[in-house]
Amino acid sequence: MGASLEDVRAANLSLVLRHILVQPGTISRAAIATQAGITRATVSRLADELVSAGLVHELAPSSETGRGRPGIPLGPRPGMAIGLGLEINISYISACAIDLTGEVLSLKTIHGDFAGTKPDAVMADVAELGGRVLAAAQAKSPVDNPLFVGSGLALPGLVSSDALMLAPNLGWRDLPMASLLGPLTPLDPVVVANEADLAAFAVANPRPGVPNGPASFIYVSGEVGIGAGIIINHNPLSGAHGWSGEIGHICVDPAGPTCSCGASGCLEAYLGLRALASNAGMPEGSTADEIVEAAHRGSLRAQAAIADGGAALGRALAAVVNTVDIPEIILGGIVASIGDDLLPAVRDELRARVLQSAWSNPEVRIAGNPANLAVIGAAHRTLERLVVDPIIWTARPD
Amino acid sequence: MGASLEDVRAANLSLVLRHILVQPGTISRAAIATQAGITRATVSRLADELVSAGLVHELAPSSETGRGRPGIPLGPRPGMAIGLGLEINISYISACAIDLTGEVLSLKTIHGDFAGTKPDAVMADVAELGGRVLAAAQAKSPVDNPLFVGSGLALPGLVSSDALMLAPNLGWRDLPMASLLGPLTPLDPVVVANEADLAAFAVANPRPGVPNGPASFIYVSGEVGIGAGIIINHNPLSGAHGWSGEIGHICVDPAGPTCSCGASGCLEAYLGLRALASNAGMPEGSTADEIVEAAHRGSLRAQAAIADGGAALGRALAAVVNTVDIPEIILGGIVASIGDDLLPAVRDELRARVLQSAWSNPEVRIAGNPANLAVIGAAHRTLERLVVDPIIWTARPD
DNA sequence: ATGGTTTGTATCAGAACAAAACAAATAAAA
DNA sequence: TTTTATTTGTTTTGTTCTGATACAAACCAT
Repeated sequence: MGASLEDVRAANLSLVLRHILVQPGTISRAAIATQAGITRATVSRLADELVSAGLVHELAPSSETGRGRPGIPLGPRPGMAIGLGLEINISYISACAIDLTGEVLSLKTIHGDFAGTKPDAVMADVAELGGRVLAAAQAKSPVDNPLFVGSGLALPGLVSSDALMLAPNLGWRDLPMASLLGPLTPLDPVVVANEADLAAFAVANPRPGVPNGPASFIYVSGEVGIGAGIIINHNPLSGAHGWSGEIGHICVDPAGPTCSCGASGCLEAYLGLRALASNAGMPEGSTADEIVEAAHRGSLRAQAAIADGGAALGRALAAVVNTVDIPEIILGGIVASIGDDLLPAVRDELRARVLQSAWSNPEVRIAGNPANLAVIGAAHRTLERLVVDPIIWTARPD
Repeated sequence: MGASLEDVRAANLSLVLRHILVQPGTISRAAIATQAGITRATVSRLADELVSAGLVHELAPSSETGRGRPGIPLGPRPGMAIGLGLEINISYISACAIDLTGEVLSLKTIHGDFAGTKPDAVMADVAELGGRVLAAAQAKSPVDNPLFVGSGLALPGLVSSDALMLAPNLGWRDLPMASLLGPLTPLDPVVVANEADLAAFAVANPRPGVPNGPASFIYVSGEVGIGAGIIINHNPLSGAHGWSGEIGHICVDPAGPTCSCGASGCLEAYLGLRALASNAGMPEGSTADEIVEAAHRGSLRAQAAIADGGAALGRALAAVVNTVDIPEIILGGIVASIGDDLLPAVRDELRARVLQSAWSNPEVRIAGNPANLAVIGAAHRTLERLVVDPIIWTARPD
């Protein structure tokens, strides 16, 4: 479609808001103008618009002394715009509400075993949980009528825009979006995406609208299944249908064990939680921590299982890096808990197999805070919609 | 940077030009207006600008009869804007000149063995060849003073914006762009990219500025080495440094033969031309066609080599598809010549190993016209710069 | 011929940013 | 203490876009 003058204003409004979010409470209109390359006059007009919409407010002048008239620091108004994140995973469902400052206003998790459950019942539970979290957030917010931006739903599976195709470990399949999201209608609009992709989004955007995280990285997430979210130059790589990052079924050894997907030697057949436990000679249902503990206590089988898993992960990641050229890998989920023991094997494989390794060998590190990353990412994603196009929200009826 | 009114005009100018390029010689100002969602008045102004810059011209009214005043068909002016493509490969160097209509005005190739050559000597040869091709194109052009847009250089290796890191089969390494491109200065500005990426670009854009090809696909290219160019939703996936698509070194079997890169079981160790010949029990230097012929004549070793190569390719591509979610694969280069014999094994592996295969099994097909795709893509890429931002070229001194 | 219809252009109004001038608030200097 | 310099935020004016509207041009059908 053709561009119009309104698009210019929308783009600049978003730009101003972004600059405020990046340096909340410390940046003045004039500073935004110089940093963003717009006139002070224009910034002033746009900033006033954000202020009068309530998204941004003026703070008390900082004591920081300087020459000339001191600027008025701008910052996001706490509790004004609320995004809701929802997550369904194998062993829990959870919901969290976050505002534009990035503060988690409310976060609740219900543990349980959701493998093989009925989608509509679980969705109703999630809707109820989300409603409670939203209510708690609104109650906590200092703002009278907070703006509910919408919700994001993280699922462990292949999600396209019109249906959930497959969530193998939940046992869910071929659910049209409309019926799946039915129970969530009070929380509309809902954005649905893969859990690993949203966790990666959270890493890339430590606060809503602030792409301060690493520019390009692979976030590896996993419990029973292994998935990944890929960010390239601050942009999520979602693929043609939104099904990117399914690294759990990369073939690591064609002579390897049969995977639950039917193929042989998938990464998941080495590093998935069930496979890992079985390879370590431990009872089904063992946790990652128990396996690590067994290895540290001297179990040779556990040590071998972890070493094999690390080599498998390294080989799979080498394929990914050769394919999409990414300089950093962040391990999350259960992979993070085993991480320290996996790292040597992973790094060895990467060094040997990545063509670019002599110039830019990918760094591998363990996520600092893997807990709740996916729900948080889901909430950030809904807020991102506001940051990208604040013009919708600034034109409020009054 | 902030958006200004000029950006709106630039965007719309590009949009109008794109619509003209998509339906050359058949589209009128009014049709562009309705299709692009801009006013007739605005389209008229922008189109006139393109006409007065010489990029577009008005054609004779078509005989196609309709109600009301007939529109004036617009089309790109043949021979006006010329982009130059250059390519260095193992067994040839070539250059081609293309105009905005997509017509190849001149194309010359010099065959030879460029493995282990000296970069500066080869670059000088390429510059000379490019100069001759450009001169021939300018002579052939019906326009008095054609616009030279710039050149694009396709290389078989890892190219970043500041250096050619590695071109294994040329034996080139760590060449800073400045010194590499020195001999090409008369052909500035030069865009450098990987050969497979540019071939994929040519497939995605059958004519300059016309993204009419498949929306998302992987183009597999290969001679001695195997590489790929990946397009997602009409956009090239270039990775963090521009080194994406190095699928030749995806591990296909950790117990497999040692590759020239030092690792074991790389795809290239099965499907690279040298590996294929050796596995087929044929003399070094055999061509792909000779190996196929041997297999058809009944050589079991050749048949096995091809089957193994197909399985290896399928396994590697499955990893790629699981990672980046692409619904179509196009085989080019020598892989295209063996293609018919590879397809069954490739498809089997994909069906078994791609998680999404039940919903969207990637189609595999052989490129229709693999010859010269990379040079053509290089030329298209330089012309793309004009199409994306024609404002630079419409503001000519007069 | 005449009317209807579509195209292309000309004119004007509106919207947004840029440039410049100005008022306000502070620190530094006299 | 007063003055000056400096920086901020706002106001005013000018420029440059697109959109809306009106109109002339060119064709078909009656």
